[in-house]
Amino acid sequence: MLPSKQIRRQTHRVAAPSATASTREKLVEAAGHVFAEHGYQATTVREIVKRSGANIAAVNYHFGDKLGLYTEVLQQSVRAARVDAINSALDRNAPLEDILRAVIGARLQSVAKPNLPDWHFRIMVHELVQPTPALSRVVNEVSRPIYKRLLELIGGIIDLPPKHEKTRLCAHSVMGQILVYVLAGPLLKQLWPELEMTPEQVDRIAKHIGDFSLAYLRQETSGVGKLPCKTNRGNK
Amino acid sequence: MLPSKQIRRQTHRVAAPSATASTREKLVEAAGHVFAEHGYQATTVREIVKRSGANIAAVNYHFGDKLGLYTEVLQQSVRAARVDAINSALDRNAPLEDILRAVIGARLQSVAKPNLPDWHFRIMVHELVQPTPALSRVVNEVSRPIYKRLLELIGGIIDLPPKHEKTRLCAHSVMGQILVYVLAGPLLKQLWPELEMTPEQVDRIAKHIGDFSLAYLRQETSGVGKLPCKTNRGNK
DNA sequence: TAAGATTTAAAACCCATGTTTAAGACTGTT
DNA sequence: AACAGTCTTAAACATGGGTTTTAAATCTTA
Repeated sequence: MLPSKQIRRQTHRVAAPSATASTREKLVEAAGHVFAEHGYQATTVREIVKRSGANIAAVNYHFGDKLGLYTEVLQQSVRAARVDAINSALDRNAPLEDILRAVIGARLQSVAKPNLPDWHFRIMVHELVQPTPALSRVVNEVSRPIYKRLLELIGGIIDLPPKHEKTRLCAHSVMGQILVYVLAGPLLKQLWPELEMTPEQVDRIAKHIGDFSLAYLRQETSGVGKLPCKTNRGNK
Repeated sequence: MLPSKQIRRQTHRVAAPSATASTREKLVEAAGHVFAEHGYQATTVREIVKRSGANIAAVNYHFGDKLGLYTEVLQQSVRAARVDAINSALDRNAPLEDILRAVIGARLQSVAKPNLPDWHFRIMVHELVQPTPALSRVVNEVSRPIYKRLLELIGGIIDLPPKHEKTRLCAHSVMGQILVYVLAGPLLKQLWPELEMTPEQVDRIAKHIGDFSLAYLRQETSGVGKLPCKTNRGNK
């Protein structure tokens, strides 16, 4: 009955002929958007197939079941993921502060243009609030490396080891400031109707987060005299 | 057929006899927890009634439907909400910086002891990621006042009007730093296994967020000489 | 206690949604 | 053309889960 479900998952010719978008590809594309918007639970496969123009049975034929499709979406997210955007920022050979600003900017960009294949992040947010069964593994694969590099970057700025508690707390502070725009977007919009996520506005926000964070990070840079004046005003 | 659904919602004697927990009360209690954990969509009324020990039909009898129950939960959240915790912190007659720290601490507390009737916040988080139909109204009623007061508080610190863009961005920075622990808790736990949300740890985190934020806020305090030294290091 | 209202209980209903089936269409091969 | 794979399609199936019904139980009031 339930052993070896005999899922007809063909050895799909690796990376597709790329000529015309195959049903399989169209499904993943559509699924990415829908999952990102509604999350796993609230998404119906019927909406996905409707959006992709495919037949209802296609998802089962190609991916076994809904969870299979979702897994594939996540994996593609991980693989081709625009972790690149972050990574390229991190790889740049520049002053650490500039790199931090670049990372913030890169991540915040995805808020402005949510059409773009940047549902990756939004899917992760859904995962945070409502983890799905076998997926925390995949999520982990994409989150951990970025987290690690962020720790290194910030550790570099405040001159502490990456795994030091203070380093982590600072990383969380930066992450949090970005997160609030990614996931509280609709709410903020209500609280602050004039808020429009135009590219310029996003830039201003990114700049603010950079300023806000660096104010503390510079202050904590104990040794190096980046700060001409540093009165230890009772922190710790 | 569908007009005037004749929902048998009795004029439930206002605030219940309080003697033995009525079915109605037990339902709201249980629903709060379940909704907070899974969100509206993923929650089944069967799980709620199972947890509350009530019968499946009870939710329909008392609240009309699932959404009615959810609405009631949100409203109770708003009314009795531990907005008090925040408000009492805000009301305190103390230096603004201390108030800010108190607010941060109060909000962060709810993370440490998630058993307590503090699913309020978690429900709101679910609303952020996946707004439900008629509820943004209720959410709005609880969020807006707090947001407003936070703006006033921070505006007071950096000596700018509450609705100034910079004031808002700073408020969002503070909110974000707290949010990340509320909703990314599970993920952070994976990235940083040693992280234990003990009261002491929460205190440390709260202190960090205060330090982190005040570093910038003090720096931005333009006029008042709270800072003996202030080199304008190229912000804006 | 009888009559009426209110509340609870068990079962049934019904639809949305994930999944499967079985037949048809397309493609390449001999 | 005939065959064998691969893919697509329409329809049906099965079940989870919100809702409704109906009757019994409990409480209220006279």
